[in-house]
Amino acid sequence: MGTTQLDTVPEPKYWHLKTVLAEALDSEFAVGEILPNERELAARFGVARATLRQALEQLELEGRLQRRRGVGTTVAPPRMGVSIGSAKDGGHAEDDWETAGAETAVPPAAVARLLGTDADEPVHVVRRSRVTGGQPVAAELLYVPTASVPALTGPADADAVLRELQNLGLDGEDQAVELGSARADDAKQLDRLPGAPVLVVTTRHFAEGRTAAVGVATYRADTCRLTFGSDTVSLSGV
Amino acid sequence: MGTTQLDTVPEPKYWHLKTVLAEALDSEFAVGEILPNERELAARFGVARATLRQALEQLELEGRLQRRRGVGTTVAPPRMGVSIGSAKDGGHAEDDWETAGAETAVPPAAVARLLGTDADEPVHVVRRSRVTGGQPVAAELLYVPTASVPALTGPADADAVLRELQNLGLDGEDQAVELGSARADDAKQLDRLPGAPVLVVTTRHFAEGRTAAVGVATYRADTCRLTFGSDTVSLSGV
DNA sequence: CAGTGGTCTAGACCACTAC
DNA sequence: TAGTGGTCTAGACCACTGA
Repeated sequence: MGTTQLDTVPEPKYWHLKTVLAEALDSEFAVGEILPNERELAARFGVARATLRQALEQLELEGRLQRRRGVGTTVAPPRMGVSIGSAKDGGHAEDDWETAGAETAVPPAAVARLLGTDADEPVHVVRRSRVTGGQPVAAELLYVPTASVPALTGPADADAVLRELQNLGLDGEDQAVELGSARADDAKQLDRLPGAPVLVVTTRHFAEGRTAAVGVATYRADTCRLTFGSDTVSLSGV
Repeated sequence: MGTTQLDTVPEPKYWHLKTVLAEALDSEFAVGEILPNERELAARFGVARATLRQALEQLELEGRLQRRRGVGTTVAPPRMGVSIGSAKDGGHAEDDWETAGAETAVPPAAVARLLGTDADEPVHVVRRSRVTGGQPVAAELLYVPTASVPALTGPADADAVLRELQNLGLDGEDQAVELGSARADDAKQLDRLPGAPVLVVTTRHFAEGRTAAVGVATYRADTCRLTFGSDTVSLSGV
């Protein structure tokens, strides 16, 4: 009897819950709609709140939900595509970066290594913020060694650093993407709690064969899909 | 009284814990070393196990730790850089992809949309697995519409599909990266539990101005740093 | 088999938002 | 101030690994 019974390894409750919720989101809820609160959902499914939260966390990680303390859990719109591989062919229509200040500071060790500067050597640090569709999607720190912009002596404002960098004639760039969690300052810029999952994009800007600057941009992982290559417009509507 | 008291928002315990642990990892542990078990660590820090786990989860997400059921928690090596922007200039030395089978199936709706096929139209699906440094880093599903490889009638084996695709003369490609969680089948290929965080790379392969194939590759987010652009060798040693 | 991390419970209190 | 999600506790049991 029943050798066919797969007896499938007992699927964790939260995993099954997630599947059920995901289907409900597809069929019964509209984007932006508010879900019942966690205590009620947990009761309705007959699980502890912590278990329900485990399912919600995964759905939020996948960009299906958005949770805000004091407000509630809402159905998230599809992720927006943000272009990363900066226009290597032709100018991009508009850059939605906003510079948010500059200072002179010692970069993290990993950045210093990429720049080829000494571990304790201060560099220009420009903080920028990227806004797309009215929402903050990324916070970036651009590290520029003083050697790259010799015209600037001492502390300089953000615009001056960026201008000098452009004058340098950047040859190309190099990028890496990895998963991280938002530091407190980035989290505030992104309107998220500290520790929120982010996609960290590290860009090396080259000029004359050397690394002229390094940018470390943290993108909201819940709301963004990073696009590389040809100018990919958002696919949501197609 | 005491308006000056900033009264700094009480930092969550798990957040503080994470910081403390991260520093300990840097100074007191070697890569591969096994940490004390969760119950002991929790006791040592005077917190509940769930709180300790919250800190460990974040550190694992950041690629600092690796946890294996039945074994323990170990200090993870630095993430390995895996090249994504496939050699558009010149052949890449070696492709560490291994094909793992093929079938004919109806793709997910999102993929069908990219391919421009009907929602219920079956296509060739090639499953590949990428191994780097002896470890599985990615599981990919390559979707190839039958229209792209007219020479193949009916079900075909993986190699035949890939060969025909090459003969097509691919023009270029287009990529997007987003955060996801591993499905059960991918998880098994990646030697992780279902739900593990992954970086999903969606590649559109072009031929003659059309989308000839779409690849959906899931990379282990804990162990991988995806690199784009120039052939970036692993930076770990530099 | 003992020991590990993974899941789950049933509570409690806190920080935040919006009315 | 009422209601939300975020944090935290102190337990319990399960699934898996390796000796």
